[in-house]
Amino acid sequence: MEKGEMAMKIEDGNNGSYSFPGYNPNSYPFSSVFDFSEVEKSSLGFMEILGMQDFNPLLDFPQELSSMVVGSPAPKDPTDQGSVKKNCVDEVLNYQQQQPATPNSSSISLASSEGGINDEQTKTTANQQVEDDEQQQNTKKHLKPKKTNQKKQREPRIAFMTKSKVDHLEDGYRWRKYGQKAVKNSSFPRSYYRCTSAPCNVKKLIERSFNDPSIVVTTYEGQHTHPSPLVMPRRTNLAGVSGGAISARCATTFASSIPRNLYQYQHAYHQQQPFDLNNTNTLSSLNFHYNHNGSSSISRMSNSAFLHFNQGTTFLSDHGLLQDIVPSQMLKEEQH
DNA sequence: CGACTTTGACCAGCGC
DNA sequence: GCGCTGGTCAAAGTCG
Repeated sequence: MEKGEMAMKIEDGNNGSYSFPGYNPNSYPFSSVFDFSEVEKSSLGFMEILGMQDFNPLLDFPQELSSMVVGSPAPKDPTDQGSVKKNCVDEVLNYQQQQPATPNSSSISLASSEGGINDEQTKTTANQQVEDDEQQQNTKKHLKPKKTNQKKQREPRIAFMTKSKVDHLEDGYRWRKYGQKAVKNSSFPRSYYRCTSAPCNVKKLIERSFNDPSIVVTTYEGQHTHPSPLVMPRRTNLAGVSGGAISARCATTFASSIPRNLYQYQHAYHQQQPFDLNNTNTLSSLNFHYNHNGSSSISRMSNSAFLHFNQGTTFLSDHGLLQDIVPSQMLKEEQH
């Protein structure tokens, strides 16, 4: 496992998803996981290091680079950046609409991914009465009936693989663990977290790689509907995490905010020179993978979009974002 | 005492 | 229909 690398995955909300190519607990293929062990030693959180303070994932996602994350195919005409843009956006939209990719699809609503939830919330009074009765009857079972005729629709998911000693990485949001399950073919359990903010429906799953326990796979589902409280963990077992680990928000925002932070970085370190998102040199510096096979993955993923930062890419050598993230010592080791 | 974790049980979806 | 698995619930326990 190389240091200074990060892997990421995007999944749609309807079992159609975008996995890490070939991800499988039994055959872990990645040599690309961001190593946060150094970051964790820092007093700064990952978001602070990245300069992501108030970034709304997905919504703020630059269209040009959203395609990079999702893995849009190359345009027929490389000079037609407009079509590139459209294709890329369309693909993102298709994912979020949880529909089969159609080249010309263009409408989207983030709320659409919550349709199932809304439907569930708009039960008829009669149904509610029935359910209340059932609840009373099932007092001992203490479980709410969740029957719906509609297939449960899921929020889009984004997964990250991070090399970290701690499972739950601090990201500025507050999470409450609500479950833990043993994972098949893995000796490590999967933990389920939910954002503690009342109206916020964001969840995240945390599990460790079967082959490399040092790698934490964090999957985010949904979008925060509130600003980051930026609170420190109360518990001592999270204190180590707060020592600068990344996490939830990191991962939540990282996928969609990489381009933005590239932009910010360029501004900060390159004398405010505009960062040309269409600059092919810059784009080519990202080793991008798009796997339509998705033979194996987390949570029944069929397709995959995978953003992969490699060491030694022009991205890094050009003092890109990763250099800002990866400790200089690590980079020195790279050069040797 | 509030916030959070742990844990076993339950439910729903899926494949066979 | 059955069994497996992922996901969720909520009581009990823990911690500051």
